[in-house]
Amino acid sequence: MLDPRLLRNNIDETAAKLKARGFILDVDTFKALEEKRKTLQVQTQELQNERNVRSKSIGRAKAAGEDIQPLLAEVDELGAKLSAAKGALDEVQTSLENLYQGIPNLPADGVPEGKDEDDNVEVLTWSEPKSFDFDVKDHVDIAATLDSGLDFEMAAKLTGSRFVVMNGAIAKLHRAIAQFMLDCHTQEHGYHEVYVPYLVNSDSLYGTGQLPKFGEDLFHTQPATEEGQGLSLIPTAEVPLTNIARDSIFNAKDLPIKMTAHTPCFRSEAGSYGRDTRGLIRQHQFDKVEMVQLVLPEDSMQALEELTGHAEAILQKLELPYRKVVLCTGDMGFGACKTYDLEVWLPAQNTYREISSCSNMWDFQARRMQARYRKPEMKKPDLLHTLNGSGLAVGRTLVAILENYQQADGSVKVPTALVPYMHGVELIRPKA
RNA sequence: GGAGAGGUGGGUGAGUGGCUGAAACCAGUCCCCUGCUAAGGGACCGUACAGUUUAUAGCUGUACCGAGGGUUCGAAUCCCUCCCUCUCCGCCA
Repeated sequence: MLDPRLLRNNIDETAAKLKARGFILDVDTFKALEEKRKTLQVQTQELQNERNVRSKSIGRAKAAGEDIQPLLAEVDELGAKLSAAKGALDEVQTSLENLYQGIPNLPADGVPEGKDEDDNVEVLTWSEPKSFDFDVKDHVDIAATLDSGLDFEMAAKLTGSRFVVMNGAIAKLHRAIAQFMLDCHTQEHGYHEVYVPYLVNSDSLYGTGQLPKFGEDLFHTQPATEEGQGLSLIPTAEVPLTNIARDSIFNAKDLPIKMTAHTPCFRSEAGSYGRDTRGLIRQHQFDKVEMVQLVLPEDSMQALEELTGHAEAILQKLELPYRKVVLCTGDMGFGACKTYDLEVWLPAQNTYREISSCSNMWDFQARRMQARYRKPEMKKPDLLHTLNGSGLAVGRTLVAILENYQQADGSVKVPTALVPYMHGVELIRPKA
């Protein structure tokens, strides 16, 4: 959520920034609602004040043994007026609330302006795409020769499309990748390992911004009622990790807080029918190691650089060629003010594909969550900043390894960094 | 799942319809006194929102005692629903 003051005091400038990311703010509607809210709120509060004053005088009169009937008669009308005012105010506030909830974060200064992913700007490339002296296969075909390592037919039988069953060495490699990432972040990058629920309530989803706008991207255990009851499967560990800070006030000296978790992620992928239907690239369920940071506002931009570096470190240790792009205003996620995507080289697709997305959410989530910090000299607590990034998507890392480490004979080399996690296995051979 | 007991400010914990936004104690901040190994006195000490304002200062008001409804002139206090915690029983990995 944006700071309401930005909209009240600087609406034109704010609307211009939102336009840069493709969001058209209905300024007239907002102004009209805001005007109405002001009037009604003042009116309601005045009525409440009157009621409170009179009620107190009734109390005093009663205690003094006086006749309270005349006073009661006086107050009679007040109730009806008050509830009418309250009702009208509620309505306006709900409309305003809905409007606020639907507004994305403002892009940070320096984020390139653009419409969609074609306008993203490459920051760097790391290593060269490998050249192969044989026809490269994609991960689906590679895995097919490795003892049915990836079994999409079985998953379709068990569940449906966009799921996978992994077997044998591939399943183990998948596990090894996640363990390796988690160890790297906890031992080398200073993250605190956390195990979190995979089902969350609607408060948490509001907190990180999935609700109210993006509910259709999630799997819900029951239809979300008006009350928002019913748990939902997490689309990313960002949700539970970040919401740890919800409704909390931290001591500034305890920040930054850096957390990491390995969880499955569940996404309905509504609206992506027909895209990436082959293989592991786009699944309803995939594993991810997530990093989340809670930081002081003045540190968040630097923290984004570091957090992105932590994700890059994984790719570098795995010796996977990648490039880093900064997302343009039009391609950023709802709550982000600046995002770096890391894209790994996939030889079979002859292109870079997203494997990590690292974002500074500024105070956008913190405001929704009321996640704050306090310095000793501060009179009032202030909103902290939240960041999150994949470090990395495990399934896509598996894809990248299979494709980049494939050999002419159909075998797949295990990246050196993963050999200990594979208990010494250096090569995954095709079935005999 | 069954039975019972609870959820109050940073912590402990009073408060069963009106002068309680909330006693007391602890922790914390500031000031004073004293002077020698530790103590005494005093003040302050929740959050959000709105109005006013150059101000996220001050002032005024409103709301908040797990959440949401209800009763009432008036609710932390009474009623209903839900959530959570604890104890016992059942079940279970």
